[in-house]
Amino acid sequence: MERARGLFVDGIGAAAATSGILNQLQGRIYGLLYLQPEPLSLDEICEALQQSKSNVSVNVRALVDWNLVRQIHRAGSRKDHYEAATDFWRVMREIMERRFRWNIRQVLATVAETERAATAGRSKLGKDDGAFLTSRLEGLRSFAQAVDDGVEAFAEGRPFTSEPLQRIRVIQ
Amino acid sequence: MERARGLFVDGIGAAAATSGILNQLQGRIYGLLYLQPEPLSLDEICEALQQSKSNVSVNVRALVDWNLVRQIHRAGSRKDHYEAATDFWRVMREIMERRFRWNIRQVLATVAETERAATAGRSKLGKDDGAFLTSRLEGLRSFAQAVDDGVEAFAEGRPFTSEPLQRIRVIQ
DNA sequence: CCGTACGTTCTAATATTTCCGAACGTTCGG
DNA sequence: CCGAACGTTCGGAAATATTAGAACGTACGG
Repeated sequence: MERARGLFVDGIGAAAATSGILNQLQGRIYGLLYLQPEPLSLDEICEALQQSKSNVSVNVRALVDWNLVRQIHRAGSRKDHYEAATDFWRVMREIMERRFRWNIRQVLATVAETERAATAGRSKLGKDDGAFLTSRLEGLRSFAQAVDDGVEAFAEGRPFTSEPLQRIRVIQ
Repeated sequence: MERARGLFVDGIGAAAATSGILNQLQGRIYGLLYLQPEPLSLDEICEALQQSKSNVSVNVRALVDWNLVRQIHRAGSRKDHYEAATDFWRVMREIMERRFRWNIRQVLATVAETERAATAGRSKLGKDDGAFLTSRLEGLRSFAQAVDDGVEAFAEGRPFTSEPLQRIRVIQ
C-alpha cells in the first residue's frame, strides 16, 4: 500500500516539476494529501516527505494560494491541517486566469508599448520598415487577443474553437 | 526605432521567462527575429543581444525545435540564417501536444501505475482505505482524461467546452 | 500572565540552470 | 588537399532556485 502511495507521490511530483506551474515538492505534497482521507498536519507532511518544516511551510502556502490545498482548523489542536482540494475545474480556472491569461496580457502590453514607441519614433524609420513593423505587431496582437478571448470564454463555460486562431495570418 | 525593437525584445523575453516553456533568452531571440524583415545570422543575433555564440546556438536550436524559428540557407553564404515563424496556430498546437498533453499523460500514467500497485497490495489494505484510494484515483483519472480529450479536440479544430470538466466530482 | 507548541522568516548550504570561452569537427572556396 | 569560416560541444564560472536549521513572533492552555 505505502508502495502505491509512494509511486503516486513521486509520479505527481515529476509531473509537477515539468508543469511550469508547480515545483516537484509542491507536486509531492499535493500527491500525498490527495490520497489521504483525513487532513495532515505540517509535521506529518514533513515526516512523510522527509523535508524540513520551513521548506514544507512555504510550499504548502503556494499550494493554498493556487486553491490546490485547503487549510483546516481542527478543534482541540493548535496545529494547522491541510487537505487536497478536489475541485479540479476550479483549480484549472485559477491557472488559466492567473498564469495563462496573465502571460498573454504581458504579450499584449509589450505589443502596445512597442507600438507607442514606434509611433513616437516614426520619423527615424524608413517607410517600409515602419509598415513592416506595424503589421508584425498587429499580427501578434490579434493572435494574442484571440487567445485571451478564447480562454476567457472557455473559463466561463462557453465553447472555445480554434477557428479564429487558425484564421490569423501574419505578413511575411 | 531601435528603442521600439528593444522594448519588444525585452518584453517578449520577460513573458517567455514566466511562460514555463521558453526561457528569457529564447524569448528575446524570438522577439528580435520577429521584428526583422530579413533572416539574421547567428553572429548578428549574438551582437544584437550581447550573448555568446554558444549560448545563442543552443537556444536558437530550442526555438527551431518548437517550430518558432526556421533555419534559412542563403545562397552565397556559409552562415545559417534564422527567421521567426509566424504561424502562431501551428506553434500553439505544437505546445499543446508536446508540453500540455504530454504533462497530462504523465498524470494518467502515474494514476495507472498507482492503481496497479494498489490492486497488487490490496490485501494489506483496510477495505475503507482501499475504496477511498480507488475512488480518488478514478476521480483524477477521469478529469485528466477529459482534459486530454478536450485538448485533442481543440487542436483538431473541434470546439472545446468546459462542461465535461465541470461535471467531474471527486469523492470527499 | 507564563511557558510551550506552533508556523514563519532569515541566513547559509546545496543543487540546478544559465552562460561564456576554448577546443573541436565539418564544410566549402581556393 | 589546405585553410579559414562556421556551428557545436565541453568544462567550468556565475546566477538562480531549492532546501535545512536556527531565530523569531504569536497564541493558546494552564
